[in-house]
Amino acid sequence: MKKKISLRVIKRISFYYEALLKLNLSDDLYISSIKLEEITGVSSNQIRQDFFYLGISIGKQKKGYQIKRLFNELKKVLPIDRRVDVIIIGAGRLGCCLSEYKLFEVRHINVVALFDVKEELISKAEERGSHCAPIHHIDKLDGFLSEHPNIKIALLTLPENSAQEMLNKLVKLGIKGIVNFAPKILKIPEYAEDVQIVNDCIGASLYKVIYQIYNKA
Amino acid sequence: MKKKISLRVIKRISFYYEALLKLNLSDDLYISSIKLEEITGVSSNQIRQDFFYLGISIGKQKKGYQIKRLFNELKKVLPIDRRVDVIIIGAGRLGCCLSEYKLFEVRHINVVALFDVKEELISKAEERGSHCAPIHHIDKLDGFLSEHPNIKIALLTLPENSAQEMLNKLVKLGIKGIVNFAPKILKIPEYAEDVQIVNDCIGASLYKVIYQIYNKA
DNA sequence: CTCTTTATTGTTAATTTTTAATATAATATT
DNA sequence: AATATTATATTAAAAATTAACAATAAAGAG
Repeated sequence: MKKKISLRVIKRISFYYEALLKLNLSDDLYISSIKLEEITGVSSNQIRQDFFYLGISIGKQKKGYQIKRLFNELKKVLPIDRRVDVIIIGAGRLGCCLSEYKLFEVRHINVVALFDVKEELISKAEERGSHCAPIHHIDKLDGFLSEHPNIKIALLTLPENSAQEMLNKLVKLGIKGIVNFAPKILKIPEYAEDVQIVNDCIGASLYKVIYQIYNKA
Repeated sequence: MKKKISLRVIKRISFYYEALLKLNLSDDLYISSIKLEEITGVSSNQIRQDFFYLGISIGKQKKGYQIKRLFNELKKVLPIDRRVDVIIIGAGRLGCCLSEYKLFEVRHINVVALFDVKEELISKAEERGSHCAPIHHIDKLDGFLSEHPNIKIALLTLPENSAQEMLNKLVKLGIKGIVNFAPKILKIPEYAEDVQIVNDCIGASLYKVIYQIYNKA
C-alpha cells in the first residue's frame, strides 16, 4: 500500500533529517526550504518536490516549516526512532571516530562493539573513555553475533585490501546491511541478494568544493 | 564552445578515471563497461551513455575499451591533472584519517599540513610516518597561509563548539572553500559570499541501509 | 484596522538525466 | 566458413530534477 520510495529520495530525506537534528537546539521555530537548501545543498525546489511527493504538506507561507513537526514527518518516512544496534569492523582512526560520533547517539544508533585484528588496539581499549564501545578481536565476531542476533548492520572501516573478504564473512554470519568506508567498491555475493550495501565516500564533498572553486566560469 | 558538462557527469567520470588508475598496473589491455560497472558501481548503461554523450567512441565489440586510450580520453574531460593543495584544521582522529586518505592521493589532492591547538598532537607528529603531512600549532596558521598563497581550501575537523570561530578566521585569511565535518551547521559571513562551504555528514549513508533493511516490504 | 507588499508554499510544466531496448559489428567457436 | 555470442553505439522510454507560477499567509505601512 505504501508507495515505494526511491533510494535517492531516502538519501535526501536523511540529509534533511540530519540538518534538523543539528538545528534542534536552536530556537528558530520555522525553517524555509531555502534555508534548508543552504544547509543541505539540496535545492529548495527539490526539497519542496520531495515533500509534495511524500505528502508532507505542513508549510506556512512566508515562514516555512515548523521544525519539530517537519522532523516528525521525516521520522515517519525514515523509521529511525527505533534503536538500531550496529557493530564496527576496524578499530582504527575512522572506526573509533564513528564509535564516538555524537550524531549517532541522537539518531538512536548504538555502536555495540568494534572488532579488529590488531591486538594492540584491543589492549588500548581500556584507555578509552568508559562510555565507549568495547573493542574485541575479530575472532570473537562469530560468537558475538550469535549472542546478539538483533545486530543486522555493520560499518566497515578496514583497508581496501581486506574489505571484500570481511564483507563475505559478515554476509555468511547473517549481517544484512553494510556501510563500506574503504575507498573501494564492494560487491554483495550473488547468493545473498537481500543484503544491502552502501559504499560511502568520505571525501566526496571536497570534490564539490574544488569544482566550484576551480571550474566556476 | 565546449559543451557544459554537468557536475553529475564530472563525478562519474572521476570514478571511471579512478578505476582506470587502479587498473593501470594490470596488464589487461581492455576493459568492458560491465567490468567498469563492477568497479565503480555505475551501471554499464550509464557508462556507455556518458561516453556517447562525451563523444568517446573508442570501444571495440566483444572486447571493450582500451584502457590507456580511455584513460587519456577521460583526462581530457576532467581537469584533474591540476594538483589541489589543502590544509586540515584539527589533527584529531578524523583529521589524521583524512590526511592519509588514499583517494586524495589518486585525485591529486595534497594535504599540505594539519593544524591544531593541542601541543601534544604536535609533538606526536614525529611518530607518524614521514610521508604524512606535518602538524603545526594553530598560531602558525596565519604565517603559513601567507607563505602558501595557493592554498584555497581547508577541511574542518574540529569539535562543534570551535568550528564557527575557526571558519570566520579562515575566511579572513583568504580561504575560499571549506568542508566542515563538525556536526553543526556553519555559516559563511555575509561579507564573504564567494566562499564555498559544504557541511559534510559522515554517517548519512547509514540511514539508507537502515531504511532498506527495516522498511523492505 | 485595512490595504499593500512580499515571501514562501504547493503544484504543474518543462527539462534533464537515467534506464531500457535494439540494431550493429567484432570476436570466438564449431 | 557459418553460427553464436558478446559488447558497443544509438535510439526510445521512463524517471528524476529543475523551473515556473498561482495561491495565499504573514508582515508592514498608513
